[in-house]
Amino acid sequence: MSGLSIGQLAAKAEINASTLRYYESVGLLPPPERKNGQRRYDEGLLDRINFIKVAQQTGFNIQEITILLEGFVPGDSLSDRWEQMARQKRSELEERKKQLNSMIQILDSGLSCKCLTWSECKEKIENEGSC
Amino acid sequence: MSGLSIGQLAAKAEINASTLRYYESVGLLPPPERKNGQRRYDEGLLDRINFIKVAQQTGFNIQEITILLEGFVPGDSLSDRWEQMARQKRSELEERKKQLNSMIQILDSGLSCKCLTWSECKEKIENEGSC
DNA sequence: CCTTGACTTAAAGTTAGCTTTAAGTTTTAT
DNA sequence: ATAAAACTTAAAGCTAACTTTAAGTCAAGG
Repeated sequence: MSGLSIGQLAAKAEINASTLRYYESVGLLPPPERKNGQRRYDEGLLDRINFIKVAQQTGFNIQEITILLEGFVPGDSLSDRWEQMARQKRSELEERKKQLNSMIQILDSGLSCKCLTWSECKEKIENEGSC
Repeated sequence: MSGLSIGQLAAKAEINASTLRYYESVGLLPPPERKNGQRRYDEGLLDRINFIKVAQQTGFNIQEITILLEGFVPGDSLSDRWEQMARQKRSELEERKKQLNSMIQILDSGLSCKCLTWSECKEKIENEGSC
């Protein structure tokens, strides 16, 4: 047997088979070969699927991920919309990273500082490194 | 006039007035005083609202934010569920931070490396610091 | 041969987190 | 005094990203 069935790929990727069909329908995944009408996948797709997961977790929506993935088409140079999206997204992600750091410190401190407000806590963290 | 109307607070917080009502309905915001049936808010609430925004951006859902906010009730010590949530969330946020860093590097590199897969790119970044 | 389980499509249903609508009351500005 | 703007509630509507359902086809084991 050459290639994985949709169920087998889904199991390996730890997602629902119907999610795979959905991704195909919205263009996130290329239409695979068929054998007797049934989809056959190459195991290499796991990599793409995992990338999709990370992209989602870092704040890309499905439309943005389809653009992002254009960057992995061998031989193609990056499209204008790829570069534009990348520039915009980069600053969003930097902002999110800052927020993440503040939030981690707040969780770490267990609010031992007894600050009454978020801004008080945040400022202390920024000036004194912890709270 | 003492206190802000819902519209005024909404404007300052740059969110929809109906979002404020919604937050109240799900317990994210305390029921404010009323004047002739209309809500009157203290400007200090802005701080809480901004914290809610950051919490959302860093991956807390509304239920989790309500727990998180228990930490800002003056006089109360942290509840068990606060500490449990904090522990669990902390590791989630650390993971997200790593993903964020990889993703930022990928955007930065503009895929100049011409990696064909996400894992190839990620590995290169981890070993060589860039791609 | 027949049953069982995995596959197929198209369409409807689900959840979170709002947002809009409808129908009515209050406040504010002229 | 009155018209427009802002408020009230309850309920319906919206969007993204799936997930489930219905009705049917295909393939492997006993």
